[in-house]
Formats: sequence, C-alpha cells, structure tokens
Amino acid sequence: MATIHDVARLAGVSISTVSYTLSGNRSIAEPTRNRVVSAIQELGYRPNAGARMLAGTRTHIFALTAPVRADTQPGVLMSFVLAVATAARKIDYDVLLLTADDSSTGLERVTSSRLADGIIALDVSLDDERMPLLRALNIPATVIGVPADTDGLVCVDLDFEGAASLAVGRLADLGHRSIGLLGFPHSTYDWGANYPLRFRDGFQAAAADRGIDTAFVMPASDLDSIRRGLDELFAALPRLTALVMHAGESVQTTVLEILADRGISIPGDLSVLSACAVFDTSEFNPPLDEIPLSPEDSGTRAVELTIRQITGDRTPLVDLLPPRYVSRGSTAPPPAAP
Amino acid sequence: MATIHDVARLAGVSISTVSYTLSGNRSIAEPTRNRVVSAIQELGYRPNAGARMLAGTRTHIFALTAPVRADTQPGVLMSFVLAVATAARKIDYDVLLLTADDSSTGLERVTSSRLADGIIALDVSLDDERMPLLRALNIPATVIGVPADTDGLVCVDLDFEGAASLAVGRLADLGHRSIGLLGFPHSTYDWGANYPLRFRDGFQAAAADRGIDTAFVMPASDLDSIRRGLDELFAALPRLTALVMHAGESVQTTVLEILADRGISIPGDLSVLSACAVFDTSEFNPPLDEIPLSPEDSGTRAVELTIRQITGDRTPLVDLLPPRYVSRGSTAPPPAAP
DNA sequence: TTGTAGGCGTTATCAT
DNA sequence: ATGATAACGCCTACAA
Repeated sequence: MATIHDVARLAGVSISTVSYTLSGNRSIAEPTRNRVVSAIQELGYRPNAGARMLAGTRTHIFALTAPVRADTQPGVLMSFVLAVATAARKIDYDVLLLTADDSSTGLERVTSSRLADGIIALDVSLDDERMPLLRALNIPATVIGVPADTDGLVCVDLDFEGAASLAVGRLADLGHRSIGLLGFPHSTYDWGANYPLRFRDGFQAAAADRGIDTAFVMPASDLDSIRRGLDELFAALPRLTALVMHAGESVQTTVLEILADRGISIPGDLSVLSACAVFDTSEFNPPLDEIPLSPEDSGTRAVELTIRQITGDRTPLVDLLPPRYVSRGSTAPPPAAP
Repeated sequence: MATIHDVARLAGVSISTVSYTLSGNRSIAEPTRNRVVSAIQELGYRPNAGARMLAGTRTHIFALTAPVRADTQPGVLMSFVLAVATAARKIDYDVLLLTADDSSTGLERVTSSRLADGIIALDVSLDDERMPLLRALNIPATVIGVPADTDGLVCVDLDFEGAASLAVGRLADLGHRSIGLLGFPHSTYDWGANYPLRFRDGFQAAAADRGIDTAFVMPASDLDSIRRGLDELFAALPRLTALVMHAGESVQTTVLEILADRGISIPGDLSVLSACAVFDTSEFNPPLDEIPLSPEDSGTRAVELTIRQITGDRTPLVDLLPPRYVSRGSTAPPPAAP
C-alpha cells in the first residue's frame, strides 16, 4: 500500500507538500500540484485512515444512533439512515452505526476513543435517554427530532406544527369546513414519539383558529381497525369533506382501497391529503397531494449542523424545516351541499 | 483524555503491561492486572481508536454495504443491518455503513485506506456488481446471499431450497396432495434477487419428488392483485388444501384477511404456512407456522466468517444455514374429501 | 512556495 | 512476568 512518502518521492516533493495538496491548507504552485496529483493517481494512494485520525484533529467519521423500538417503522428509519450516510459522504465523512442495545454505551465509547467527530441521533423520543448523555458528553451532536427538553441541544426536524397548519390552510382555502385526521396507532402517541403529537396539536390549533370542525382517530394497522377508524370519522363529522392522513404507508393505501370500495371518489366526494410521509404517495391510487417529510433534507441539515459544531460554533439551536405542499390533484373544493 | 501512559503511571507499570492487559496477548500476574484494571477504571481510559488502527493490525471496523433497490423491503434490510451490527459489537467491532451510490467506490476506499478490516455485503443479487470487486480487492469479505458465481467468495444464507423442501415435506406428511405457493411480486423474480428463485425451484422440485400438485402465483402488493392471485391458485388446484406463502408482510396479512372474509378457516379448511419471513408471524391472525429467516443467524455467521478470514483462513465457502420449523397450529391434515 | 522535524497513542519486537 | 523502544503514516508548526 502506497504511503505519503512514496507519493512525495515519485512527485519529487516533500511529504508536507503532498499533505497540503490533499488538505488544501496552503497554496501550492500549479505545476507542483499537478505532479503530486498524478503521482497520487499513479500509485492509487489513499491516506491511511488510522494515521489521519491520530495525527489530525478529525476522524472524518460520524456516529449515528438509530434505536429500534417496537413500533418503529423500519422503512422510515432506514430512509433517514441512508439520507444521513449519503449527506455525510458528500463532505468526505463516513457513518458508523450504533444500534439500540449499544446506543448509550456506544456514544460514550466512540466519543472517548476519538472514533467519531460527532454524533447524529435519530428517532428521538420526547423523553429520550440519549439526550442527557449528549449534553454530558459535550461533543458535536445533532438530534433529528425534537425532545421535550431541547436545552443545550442542536435539533433539526420538519416543522410538524407548520405542516399541519399548512394542510388545514390549504383545505380551508378550498372551502372545507369539516376535516378528519387519521393518525398513527394509539400506541405511537403513548410511547413518546414527538412528531405525531406535534402534528396533531398543530392540526387542532390551526382548525380552531379558522373555526373548522375536526375529528381525530388513531387506528391500528389491520383492516378492521382502519374501517372502524373511517366509520368513526364519518360519524363524528356528518359533513366531512376532507381527510388528512398522518399514518404509515400500508394504512394509507388501505384507506384508499376502502374508500374506492365504498364508491367514494377523490377528490370529487372527498379531498384527501397525506401529511409528513416519507414514502412516495405519487404512486398511490389515486396519487395524493402531500406535505412530504424529506429524510434527505433532514439528513443534509443534520450533517451541516454537526460540521458547524465541529468547526467551532457550538450554539444550541432548534432548526425547524419549512413544510412544502405538493399538489397531485387529490384535493378540490368540497361538493355542493345536497 | 487519559492515555495509556497515564494508566501505566497510575498503576506503576510500563505501558506494554497495560497494552497486554487489555489485549490479553500475554499472561499478566493477577495483582498486576488488578492494579491496571482499577487504574483504567479510575481514569476512564479508552484506547485511542486512531492510534490502535495505526499501530495494530486491526481496525476493529467492518464495512457493511447495503444497497437499496426499487423493490427492496426496507424493513428486511434494516433487520439485517441491525443483526450484523449487533453481532459485530459482541466481538468489539463497529460497523461502517456504505450506501448504494457509494458502494463500489466505497469498498475500494475503506479497504485501501485501511479503515475496515473486512466487508460484509447485504442483499446480493445473482449478478451483483460488487462481487468482481470483492474478488479483486482480495480482503476478508462475506456475502449474505448467494450470487450466481460464488467462485472465490465466502457466502452465507439460509438454505432456501432446504426450507422449501421442509415446507413441502411437512405438508405432505400431513396428507396434503395439492399445495399452492404465493410468492413475491413478479418484478422481484425478474430483477435478480436470488432467494425467491431458490425457494420456488426447491418448492417445485420437492413437490415433484413426492408427486404433489402445485400452483404458483406472484401477486403485486395491492388488494386486487392478491385477491386475483388467490383466485388463480384455487382455480388451478381445485383440491387445494394447503398454502405456502413466501411474500412480504403486508401481503401475508392481507391474504389472511381475505381468507377470513371468505369464511375459509385455518387450519380446518386450509393449512397455511409462512416461509422465510423476517417479520413476526406469531402475531398474525391466526398465528402461522413458519420456517423463519433469521437475520440474527445470518448476521452472526457472517461476522464469524469474516473474522475467520481476518485471522488467516481464506478458504472460499458457501455456508447454507439449516431451516427450522416453528409450529403455531396453522397446519393440520386436509379436510376429508366431501 | 516549499522543506524539516516533532509528535499523535498504540502495538509488537526485542530484551531482561 | 515485565520493561524499553522502534515503528505505524500523517499533520502541522516552524524554518528557509
């Protein structure tokens, strides 16, 4: 395996010139740089990761903690993991995966062994055991999600309240006065996930603001529960003309199948919109308007914020990403009253 | 941050003694070891990862490549990722995640920068682009899955043919003579995933061996396709008394709901068994007999095989894990012919 | 603009 | 059973 010495020799320069060429930490004359670069390519040189970590101030590794709980949607978690990893690679960082049974210990371990420059935490609950640790460790860390106590933390997440408000606003502007919200299973709200609560509260607040009637159900994932959930909504709101779904993928497709079975047309009879979904609602039948939750956006921002801390700016921060509305024709003005 | 020198000083020994105490590479007198251990704890000492990588022969890191394709079941992938990470931690290894768009380059990168000691590759297709690279890189690597050409590779996977044969055998022994197989969507078979093919072929071979009639459908994931798939099976096999499912979770639950809707009782009218599922079929309604596909087993074995290569034994190998049968009361002898 | 040299914290090879 | 010490490969003041 070629070392920096081999490169230096072949290029006819000193090793520091090679090092600086790579890091860009000082200006190198064009001809010199060219000789170095071609020597590097000729030898297929790669800096030794261990040496870099030891001598340098950076390891170029992020630790990613991704706990898996009973009701974790694995697909959603995976999307965030990949988004973070992809964003990290763009700035020459790699991602080390810390799993649930290792998460608290692991944070301490990768930190004090100087394996990782910073930490990114996924799927944060309101009362997350990792948060005190993050505060105590006092190293660059970014949380994707918003725990109850954000004191001293750097957090990033979609603005769920804003998303709910945007959803209500769009439907209200179309003329809807009765909007149903179909949420996650009850257990998800109990357990301490924060985003379902933030969305629900934002939804109800925005609706109250505009004098709109709402009803809210939290069906389990099986067909029967979903049927009953819909029945409940229609019962609670006799004039229901719009439905907002903040739920898992299979639940949403099932809802669409049930509505189709019942001969309810979208958006003719009912406007439907999907809120804060990670999956692709454009392939649904019919394709749904949505306010997407983008793992890419959150991941990219988390990497940015972590780097910012690594490079010195340790100001705590809660960064809420603005929601955006994607139209696909599943909403329309409500049908004229009979 | 405490270094090995601090520990040595506090324990009143040389740094080599500390190092050997930690690595266990030579015997240390009991009293000495105790002094060292308490010094380590008192100082909260952690070996510097970079220094260890540089000086030692091991980095204690595995690279894990987990490509995400269009029809990847994210939950399944995540299970394997977690299983590998968990197994790795048990032998003091960490896992570095290589994402799809980085996978080929990434393998080269982590290898030649000496970031990882070995590679574990997930979700291998029959004709996987990473396989030639793995052969060329010539470093410890284990593939979870079985590509078309296993030459020079170390592979581990469930014995899908054996699993299919076991499924057919159990049902045949109960007296069933007509067995339907409900598989993955058609696209999955086309794309080059290997396990669905291996299962299907094993299924048909085992059935042929025993003179059993079979039919095979590959429904898409929506309700209609699944209904049609079941109809096809019942049409093709008028005396169908047993159903084997090798499909995604939502498809399997949907099948059970359809069967319940149609008043078909399990196992009274129809014996049903789930084959090679990663998810939990014990919570299904009714709970299903299954031949599980255990990510934990595959992950643990992959880690073992990778370590074996790291420690010198580079013999290529295809290790097929034996299937096991879990009874939950969803199979029974076929109903007496009317 | 480029070169020199000390040090990062371990591991492993010699000694003792 | 334990100690001393030379690598390991790179980064970064400090010199020139």
